[in-house]
Amino acid sequence: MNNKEKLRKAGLRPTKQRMIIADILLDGINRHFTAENLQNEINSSGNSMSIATIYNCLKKFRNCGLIKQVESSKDTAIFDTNINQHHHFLDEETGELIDIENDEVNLHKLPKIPQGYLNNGVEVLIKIKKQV
Amino acid sequence: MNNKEKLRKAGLRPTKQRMIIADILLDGINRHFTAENLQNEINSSGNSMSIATIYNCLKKFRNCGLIKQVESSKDTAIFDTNINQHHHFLDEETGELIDIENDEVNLHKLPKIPQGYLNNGVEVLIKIKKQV
DNA sequence: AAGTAGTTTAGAACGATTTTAAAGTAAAAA
DNA sequence: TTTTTACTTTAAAATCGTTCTAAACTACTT
Repeated sequence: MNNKEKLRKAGLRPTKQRMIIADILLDGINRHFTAENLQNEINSSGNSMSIATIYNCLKKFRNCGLIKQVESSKDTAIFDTNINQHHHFLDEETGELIDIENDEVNLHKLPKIPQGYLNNGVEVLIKIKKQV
Repeated sequence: MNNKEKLRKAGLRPTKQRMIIADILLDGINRHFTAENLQNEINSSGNSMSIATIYNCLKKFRNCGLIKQVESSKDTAIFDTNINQHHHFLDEETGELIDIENDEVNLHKLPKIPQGYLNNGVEVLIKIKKQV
């Protein structure tokens, strides 16, 4: 399926701007990035786009499940092109994130989900720090 | 150990402002809060404090391990008085956090920590959403 | 071809947090 | 004790990521 079809299937109009972003992000390679990182990539690809459009796009893509947003208390939002359930190592000093595939973690026992709620995804974060 | 001793032990000068905050936070009750929540509590207790001091204090307390900061991609930093390793349910709609005690989760298998790094704490986040 | 609903944009606005620099205070030294 | 020193607090300004505004634009429908 090409990117235009992917956008349509997600219920998004395939505008010029969304196609530029889709061409960068939806290439099957897993990566973590910020809005600013993406703007730099867009610029490097010979295009340009308002930062407001980039934020709009990322929000739409995230809400449609085309990308994910990582849970992290950094000051800048970090997005992830890997939309499968998976986990992360986080170096709190540098903010660097490293993927952990889902099958590398085995959650033997999970608590009961609170009454009236549904499980909407489990994320394991292993904080790491450089050895001294 | 009283709060003045706790601050000294943590390497922090027990100033008037830090004592006010310690008296609110270090009472053994687990809670999640933002800088603004804390300022409201300070005001309710008949005291007042510059927001800059509150941020300074929270950063120091966090760096000393007197409190923790929760990993969450909310726009506002959330702190936690429960400094033991534990986990959270997160309602992404409302931002509500619910504690999960460490023994309610059983991590049967963990990935190898990357070369040159040390494990610095594991956090499990279970995202939940309201049933419709 | 015309209409309409959704999209993009620059720039302003916003909200959380940090910085600045001056005044204040706790602890150490004399 | 007094003095000195280093650390802390503060209000206000600055910063930074993100969202809003409203006007121009564009994809899709009729």
